[in-house]
Amino acid sequence: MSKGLPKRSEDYSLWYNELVKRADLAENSAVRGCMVIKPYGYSIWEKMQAELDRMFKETGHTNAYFPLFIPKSYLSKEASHVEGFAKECAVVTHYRLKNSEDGKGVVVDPDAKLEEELIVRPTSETVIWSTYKNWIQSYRDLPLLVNQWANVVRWEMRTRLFLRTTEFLWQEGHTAHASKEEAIAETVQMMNVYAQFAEEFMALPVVKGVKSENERFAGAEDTYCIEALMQDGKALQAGTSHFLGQNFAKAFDVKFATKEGGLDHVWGTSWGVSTRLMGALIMAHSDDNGLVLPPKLAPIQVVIVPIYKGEEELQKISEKAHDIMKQLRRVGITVKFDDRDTHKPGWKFAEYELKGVPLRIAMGPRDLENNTVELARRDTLTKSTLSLEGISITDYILDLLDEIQATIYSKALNFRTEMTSEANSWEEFQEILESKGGFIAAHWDGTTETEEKIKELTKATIRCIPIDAKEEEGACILTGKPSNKRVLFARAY
RNA sequence: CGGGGUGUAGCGUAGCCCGGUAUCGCGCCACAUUUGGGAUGUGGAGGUCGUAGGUUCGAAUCCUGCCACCCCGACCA
Repeated sequence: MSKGLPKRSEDYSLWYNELVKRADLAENSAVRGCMVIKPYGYSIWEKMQAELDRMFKETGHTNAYFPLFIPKSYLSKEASHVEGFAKECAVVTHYRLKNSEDGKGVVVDPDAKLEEELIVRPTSETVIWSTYKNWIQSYRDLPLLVNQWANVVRWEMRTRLFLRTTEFLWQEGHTAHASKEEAIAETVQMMNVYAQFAEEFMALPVVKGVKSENERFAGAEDTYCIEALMQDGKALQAGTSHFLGQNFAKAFDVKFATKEGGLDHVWGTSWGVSTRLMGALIMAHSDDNGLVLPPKLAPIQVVIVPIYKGEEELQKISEKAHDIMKQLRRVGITVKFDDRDTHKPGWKFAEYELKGVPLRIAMGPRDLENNTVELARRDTLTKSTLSLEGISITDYILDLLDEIQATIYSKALNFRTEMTSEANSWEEFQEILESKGGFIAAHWDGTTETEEKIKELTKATIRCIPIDAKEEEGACILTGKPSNKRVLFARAY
């Protein structure tokens, strides 16, 4: 293994790919486009899941599980939904294999053809709404607030670890409501939950917004989203929340008796975040030394590395390390004491930097003598000596972890602020896109034609119409037609 | 799915043009000396050369199919 990681400045995507592999997050599998999420990477995902799951439950949702397979006919019930997903569905046509004639392997048994072919879910709206039809009769059954943690398959042309894989893990919330207003409120609420999660836990500042018609989910009336900016100046959609109107209710005939005695179709929402968040986390904070993880999602928050000569010294250091470890664990900090004698301290330092452990404590004979430890922060790569004389190490480290979390966030926020520009002419727009990248707030005439033309000319797309966009008279950067607010453009993942 | 590139030990590679049984580094194993930023020495193990076929006395090397990965496009969370 060569030591250094590729530099971000030299080859950003190579840096990303190498980092994912070297930090033991994931690797490619035998199946094209599918990845193996390795234990260390999966631990981070589990932390994300745990927090999101808690937030979903706090907002009244419960988990359920719907099947992986969907009858092919279901997909076509909602017109724009088919159009959006048909091109990337894996299809199950047979249910049995048999030994091949030449005895060398197995072949699909032609006699085992399915009457109706099944698709592997690219998303679950169709199965779920066909089920909801049976669950909902009256306004008393509403709202129905369900989430599921699942894997889905979308047969993508080009894949990248975490950012776009053929199979990915996600959560999909599917809710049904008695009124349009309530459904919209739910959609907005979940966007806010995602934004809060991104900012508080991933230390990732996001822009909340609404998608243009062009970028909207297949089958939705409106798609709300959170958009983040990566270090190479490209945007990444980190989560989406859809107001489905009555589209799926109509497609699957889900009606309810209203309080007033009428019969009406229910109003739906769906919302999801996926293992793509892992990609966002990596690309937003990490550096040329490796991963930088915010303490709130780090599988190991603190690592203790002993520095010693001989068994006796290790004994003494271990004793103290175990004592510190016990104290830290008592207040909920995840600590690892790496007393392996198979690697030298310097090797371990580099290793934990690669893996993004937020805080490293080194303890050697000098520290024992002086009652100190050496602290090294991953986010700033700074080292300091901490005297343990008369302080509470748990308080100190809890505070420090909070500070690291805050520092990582503000660094990302500063970067985004710097990388967000306004463009007031077509020339300026192109110039910023080429020289700097990042988000560009610009006026747009609101038409799909203009949006597509801009995409064709510059590869930049409308990431969102920010929720907090100010009313402001202006002229579309491409057509010069009137516009009343700026939208956010960027080249995106 | 189109265009380009790559595939040789766990990882990174040389060899391929010009065919003769595979080079080097890291890692791994053993022992010794080491341990406050990826230790050093000595000895050792490890290879269906992506895969299937073809040409040839002989293929990592030439030809064909397939698979995977990377880059650039079209598509997308």
